[in-house]
Amino acid sequence: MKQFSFSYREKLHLQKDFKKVFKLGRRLEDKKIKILAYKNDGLYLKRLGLVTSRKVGTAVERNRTKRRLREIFRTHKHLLEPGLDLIFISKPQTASSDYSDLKKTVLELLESAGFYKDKSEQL
RNA sequence: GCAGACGGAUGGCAAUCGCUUUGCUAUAUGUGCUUGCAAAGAGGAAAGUCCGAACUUUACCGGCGUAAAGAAAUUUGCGCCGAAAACGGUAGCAGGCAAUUCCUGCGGCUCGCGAGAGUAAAGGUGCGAACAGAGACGCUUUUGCCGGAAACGGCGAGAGUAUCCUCUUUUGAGGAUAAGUUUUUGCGGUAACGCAGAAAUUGAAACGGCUAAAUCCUUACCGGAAUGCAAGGCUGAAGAAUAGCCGCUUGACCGUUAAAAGCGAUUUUAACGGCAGAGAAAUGAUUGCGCUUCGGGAAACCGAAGACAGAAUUCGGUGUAUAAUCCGUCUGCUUUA
RNA sequence: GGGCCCGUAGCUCAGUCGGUAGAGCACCUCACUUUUAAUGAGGUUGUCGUGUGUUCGAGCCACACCGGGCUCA
Repeated sequence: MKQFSFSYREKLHLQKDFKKVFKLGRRLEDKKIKILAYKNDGLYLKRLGLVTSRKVGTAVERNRTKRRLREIFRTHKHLLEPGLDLIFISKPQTASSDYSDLKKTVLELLESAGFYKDKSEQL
């Protein structure tokens, strides 16, 4: 498997999966974004779901926000533990901040929650 | 040169890493929604959903044909069609289009010095606390002034204008001219209508005048109606859930050029080029280059900003938002030759 | 994506052929009471979401915008 790909199987798209993460997942929150995370032991894959309500902005702003968050997940998922289901919930501030700031806050949140692999495993 | 009118165009480029679809390829049932390569991948408004069509379905309406039932009237099924009903739409004339409330040309009125812009439009009845009037919707009640005992008769304003002249104390009366209105004649025009001419412009009036297809009725013309891809069709069979497949993208298609018809919208023919199809929903990130504007700087250069906005069955039209730049045609004024 | 509806006083709502915009609660003033509440009397409150148009006249009719909501698998 390629390191930076993002295929269909890595998307959350069933309501079943979303409900499980909403119910059982850990909540990490910042001014800019809210992250729900659930450790799914049955799977090796790390999967991502996106929630972007109309409060975030117009269709253009919502699409751009989702694409940026997907990009962050794609380029940094190799750092994460396997079997992790994530949901990124956007806020109005998410759309107004630029890509590098957004990347920084997302990675800091995930690191503080301890979802990174051990350094020995990374190698 | 300044000011303005109308119309049109553009809405950066490349590389790398990813994403979606399609084609080819590899592997051969392993997280196969896989591997590799190639091609294509948001707009002028994709938007609002204001119109119109394609396409879909029907316990809808009507007509025709046919089959069955019945003695018959008729009923039911199937097929085809949309002349009539119902319902809806349109309203200056002529044309264009698959179709329209769209587009083109022409005509009326208003605005503008002008290029141009805006706007309305068949007939009838008629609510009414706007107008004037003492009184308003036509007589059911009440009701002005003058004459009269009464019956009854008469009267102002409001629909007949403006200017000038004459007469009259005033009210008012008469005349002329102009405009409008009505009728009518001739000419032009397919027509809407225009141009020119003639005659009338009086009487009566509480039965005043004004006022509705962007709320009523009628007429003429057009369209069967309803339904909107969440329409609709199929597969599958309980670890089924927001399932999968089809519909689903090449068609009344779009663009450029040329020829022909036409004032034009547009049509016909030929050549070339182009055309996304997602589904928790594909266009992003990084870097470099380039353009415009602003700030700093002597310069090299450095920094910042660059609109409105995202396909969801498809297409046509309309009006709404839009940084910056460019182009064309035309009008008025000024200057110079 | 399609279809539909609503914006009227501080709040909840009426306003049905176009003719001076109303109700309840709230609020204000006065009376009663030592005071408050309750009660009684009186009163105020509106660019009818915004704009343009049709009309002699628009909350109502038409169109365009703005905001909010419902519904269809």
